[in-house]
Amino acid sequence: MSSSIKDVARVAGVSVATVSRALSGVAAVSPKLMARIEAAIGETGYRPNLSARRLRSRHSGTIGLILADLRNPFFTAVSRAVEDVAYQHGLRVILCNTDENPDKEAIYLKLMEEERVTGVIFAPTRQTAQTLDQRDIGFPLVLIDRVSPHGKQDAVVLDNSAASAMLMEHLHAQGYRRIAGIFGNASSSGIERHDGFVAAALRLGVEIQAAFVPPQIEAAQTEVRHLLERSERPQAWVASNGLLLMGVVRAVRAAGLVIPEDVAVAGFDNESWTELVGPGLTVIEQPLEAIGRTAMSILLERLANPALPPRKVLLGGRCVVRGSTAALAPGPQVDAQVSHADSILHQAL
Amino acid sequence: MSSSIKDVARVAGVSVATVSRALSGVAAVSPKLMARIEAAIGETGYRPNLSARRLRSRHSGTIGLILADLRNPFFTAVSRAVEDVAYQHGLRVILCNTDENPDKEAIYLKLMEEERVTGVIFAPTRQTAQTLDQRDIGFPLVLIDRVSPHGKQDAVVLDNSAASAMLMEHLHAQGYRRIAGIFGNASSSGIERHDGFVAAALRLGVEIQAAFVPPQIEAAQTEVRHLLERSERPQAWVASNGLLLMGVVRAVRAAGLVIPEDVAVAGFDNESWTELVGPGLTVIEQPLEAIGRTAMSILLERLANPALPPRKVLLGGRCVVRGSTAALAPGPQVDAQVSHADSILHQAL
DNA sequence: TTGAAAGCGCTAACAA
DNA sequence: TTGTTAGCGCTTTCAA
Repeated sequence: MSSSIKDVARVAGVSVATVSRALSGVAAVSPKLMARIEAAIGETGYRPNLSARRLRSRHSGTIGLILADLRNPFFTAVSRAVEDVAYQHGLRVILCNTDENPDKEAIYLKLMEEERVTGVIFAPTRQTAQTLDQRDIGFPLVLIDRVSPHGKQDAVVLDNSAASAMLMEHLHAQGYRRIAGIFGNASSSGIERHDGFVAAALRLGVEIQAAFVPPQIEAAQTEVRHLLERSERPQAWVASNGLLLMGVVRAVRAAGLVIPEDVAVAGFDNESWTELVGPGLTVIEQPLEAIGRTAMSILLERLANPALPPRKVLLGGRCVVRGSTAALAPGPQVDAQVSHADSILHQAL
Repeated sequence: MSSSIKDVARVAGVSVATVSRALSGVAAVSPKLMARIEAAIGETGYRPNLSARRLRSRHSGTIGLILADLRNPFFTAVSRAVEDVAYQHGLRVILCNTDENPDKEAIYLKLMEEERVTGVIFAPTRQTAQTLDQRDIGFPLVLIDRVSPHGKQDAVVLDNSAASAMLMEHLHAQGYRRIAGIFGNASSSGIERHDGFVAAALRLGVEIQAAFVPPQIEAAQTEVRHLLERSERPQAWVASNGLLLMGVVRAVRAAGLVIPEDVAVAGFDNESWTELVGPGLTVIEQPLEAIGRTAMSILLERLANPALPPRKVLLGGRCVVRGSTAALAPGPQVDAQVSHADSILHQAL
């Protein structure tokens, strides 16, 4: 049985109110009593009971962070930034992993209400995002990586259409004119990246092919394999996130194709492994840290001022060019040395 | 202001006790009242207050999961398994990320006491693990991936020395006789893997070189670069986890060496990217799912029976052989096709 | 600066 | 089967 504030009070010979004050520092306590209380805490091994504290004080000091897939480095990076900022503001974080599963999302959203969290940062599936605008939720909510259809929720996302355009322009400049894209079907990001891809292709006169798949390596791999079997081989593949990118690489390799000689490959998310595959993969790098920190800022501002209109913040990515998108023959072949080095295209916004 | 059980009781025209019973299902409630209560819950938008429930019922229904680094796929995989089992038993999980930082470990351990968690699964740094045996902790604790010096805590880990031996035997069989190893210095696993590496080398008459580094890509990369500059080049490198393995690959590539022609590479953790790098990397695959599930089982058994003596469970890994450890000349060169396929050596325990 | 006392929302005796 | 009541551990008036 763990000891309570009562035990501390008894041992220190003071009232529980004084102990409470000593602990919270909200009101002055005389040095003499302070010392006795500290001694008593040591003696009893007292630990405050957070449930009691939260119940009585009516604020949880906790925010919820509901993410789609912790195996995705994007979300781990964001969670680190969020936890950092939260910690600096004396807030706890409850971290939840939905596996892109709307049922789990519903469960966690309900849990957040029951925990009486102060606010939530959430990367919803498209399905749940749909419902968010017309639902009334018991806490301030900031979306991350994904948006709701009518933009009625605060949100922080990559500037997806600009990023897609960057990628398409780069491929076009390298001489590619027949490009296939594979996009995640679970999130608004996948859609936005697809739309930017299509728009840029139209503008540049590039012939495209696009497929939507669940956000899993295997799904991308299978889809790419099928497309490679069925149709004329595209000159380049684009994948809308790190998971799909890995699936593309696997399928391309399994088909015995060499990157970039047989086919170019590019995608989203500058994960560590992308530089190690073949001549390195050309990718869009997202400002992970900034996304997390911005989401927390928006949430804190919303808490301070609930009347604020909803805000959608777009953060620019950058295009990290590597050997996987070397210039297409008959242009000059990029030599191994140069193609290995990372050259950076900054987004022209 | 959210509504309480009192509001529901008032609207339904029953006592709070009846509402409580209806919610918990612990005692029978007449269908008529049940219906009225359900209607009242809908009408009021009632959500139970978990803080109040935990305070009163004196059990949190929550376990803590304190992990060293969520960027490491090992820990994400384990967390998924743990959450799975926990959920099946109606337990919530608080997930905490220590960044291999003893200060954060102390903070989270304290937090677990304040949350009055039912139990904790913990992957401690070596530094914290040292203190665990002589500390008395307010909850049942199961260690994972890392052990305490005197084995006074329940623990679930890979059979590290057997795994190291497998790796060394494989390299030896492929003809390698001068091998360098790089090991994480933060955890007991790094130590155990080092010790197994050294023991096997001695037994097999292999010349070795070993270094300990912090568990970061950059640390491994730097260390390998220095070793490559300073001394006679080893024929093979071994890395004690996925992070260090990536650092080794980076450094080897930066030195202009080709795997496996110039140097063989092998390591721990069968992460998705390892099959995509060059001819694929030979790795020890840990039974991630089993580690997580076993940890939860041990914890549940400990909760059911606190008097049980501490148990240390070793789970066997398997060696996934890929092209990065092709047989050393003058033996026959493994051709590309064969070296790509994953052949599996099952651990002979 | 300190203490007494009320009560946060809930569960669990106990009584009816 | 239902209601009454006490109280989990804490914070926060209010008075002294």
